Amino acid sequence: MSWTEERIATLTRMWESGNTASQIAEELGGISRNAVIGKAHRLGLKPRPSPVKPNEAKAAAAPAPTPAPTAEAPPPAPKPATRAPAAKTAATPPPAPATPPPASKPAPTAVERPEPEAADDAAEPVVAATPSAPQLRSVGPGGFLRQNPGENSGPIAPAPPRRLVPARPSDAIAGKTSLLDLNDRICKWPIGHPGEPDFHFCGDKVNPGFPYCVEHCGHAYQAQLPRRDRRPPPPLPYGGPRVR
DNA sequence: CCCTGATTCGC
DNA sequence: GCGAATCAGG
Repeated sequence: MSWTEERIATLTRMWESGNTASQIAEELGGISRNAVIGKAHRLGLKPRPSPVKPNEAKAAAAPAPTPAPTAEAPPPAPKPATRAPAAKTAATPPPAPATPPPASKPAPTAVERPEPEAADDAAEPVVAATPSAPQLRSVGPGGFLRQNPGENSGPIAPAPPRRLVPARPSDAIAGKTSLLDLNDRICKWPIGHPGEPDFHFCGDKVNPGFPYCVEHCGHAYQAQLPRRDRRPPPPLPYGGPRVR
């Protein structure tokens, strides 16, 4: 396999989109994860969150592990230089994707505790003043601002107190299962989206032991496909693959 | 163990 | 330039 323009483009796009080297290698096919990483580095598109830290404690305290240097510095242990013959990877014919339409619905967030506790607190939302001191910082490839050495983002300002307002069922959900109607026996599968006037819940009798009815259990619980059979769900930004 | 990216180095 | 082997952290 050679790095054609198109394969490099795919590599670059997927790499910058956050795909892992394994995923990219799998997508390109007939190539290893190492090849992807190697190529990515040669292309100069390194900056990825690496699980391995470059050990920052070395620059500051270098002399610590260094004993008094003897007149004759013993050379570091040489490398074995013995390389086992590369075992030819079993030929992997391109597996048929066989990816049916992505009919998977995201599991709805469990909505519990329908407590319309309308605390009448008059607490004003206290917004923590964030003094923004101008600082020099470099800009990363993704446009993010790098932290300066030793800099800490500081504590995240606590969420301002929210005033709880009793849900006022709109006319659109008259007769429908609203948040207030939820209990252990009825299906909590959301119909529509929160914020929409007709947002409500399924309300059927639950599949015993589950928060949803039998039908919606079928949506909520699906067999996890092996990693290699999954398609990367996030649609690629950066223009993505040509859809035309 | 699995995963990840980084690096090395023979080719 | 390429990528397997190896390393090292999570």
